[in-house]
Amino acid sequence: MSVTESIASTTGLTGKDRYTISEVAALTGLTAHTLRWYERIGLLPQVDRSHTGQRRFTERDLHWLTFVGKLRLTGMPVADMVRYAELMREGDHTRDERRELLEATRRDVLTRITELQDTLAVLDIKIGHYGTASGGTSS
Amino acid sequence: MSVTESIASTTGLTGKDRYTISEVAALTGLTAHTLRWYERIGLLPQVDRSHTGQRRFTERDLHWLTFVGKLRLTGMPVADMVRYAELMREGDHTRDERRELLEATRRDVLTRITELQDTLAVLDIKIGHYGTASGGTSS
DNA sequence: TACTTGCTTCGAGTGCACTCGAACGTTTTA
DNA sequence: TAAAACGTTCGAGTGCACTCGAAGCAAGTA
Repeated sequence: MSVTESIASTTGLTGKDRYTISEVAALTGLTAHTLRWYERIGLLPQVDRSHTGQRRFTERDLHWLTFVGKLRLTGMPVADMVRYAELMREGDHTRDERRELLEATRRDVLTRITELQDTLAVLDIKIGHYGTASGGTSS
Repeated sequence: MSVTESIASTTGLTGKDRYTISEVAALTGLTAHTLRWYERIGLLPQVDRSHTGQRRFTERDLHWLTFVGKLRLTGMPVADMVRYAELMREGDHTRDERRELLEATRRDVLTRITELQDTLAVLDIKIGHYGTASGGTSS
């Protein structure tokens, strides 16, 4: 639907702010079970509810989930993400700690990128040894 | 000039070729338990033994372990590494498959690097919003 | 009116990669 | 010679991040 399209494009705000759990599941690839679990463990700030108690996710929630998805890719433990989420809920006086946490994460990501580039170099050498069509270069 | 020699010179290894399990554990950071486990599941080609049956690791084993360590960093499943090790044991006729496996891994690594760089960009924006001394440009 | 979707709580199961300990015998080393 | 290191087999435990199912009820939809 248009919902999928708008989020998929640039995660720009569309104005819709009342996504049901199944919509969010479809959008994020997470299961409803996992979404409820995220909320339960505090990884997702309290989600709005309809007047009858059903979850209604906002764009903001979707952005947060996208961010969490990225952090997950870095290998950051869920516990650390929960910590960050908690700090956000605690308000302005936790700004410094939040920034520090993000900066530490940034350093980790940089380290991981370096490790991967290093691995890539080794792979290239090995692949070179197998003599690809381009003719094996030595060493 | 053997391949082993040239590799050794770039990795700081000596010409020693009879490392005990505890030496290898110290060198790699893996436990003796894990090293035996690696051998058991076929992730480590059969290790040489002393005349009394104790393991004697070679430089070659050490290199392999280093390589495995790098692959682990990429998130490659142990099963895939075992597969690659098996192919090496099977001889020359598996060259193509090995190269293909390495190339697929290379593509994965490239993808992961891209994902991490993407995450890094997001982190930089967020950190910028917290107003660091280094002055984030932004949004 | 059906049927689908959602809610809650609870606990168990999964897959991965170790990780550890026991038990007990052999080999190496100080 | 005695302690430390090594060997084997076996099975259980750990930590993480889900993942699933069941039970039973409420709400939304065609």
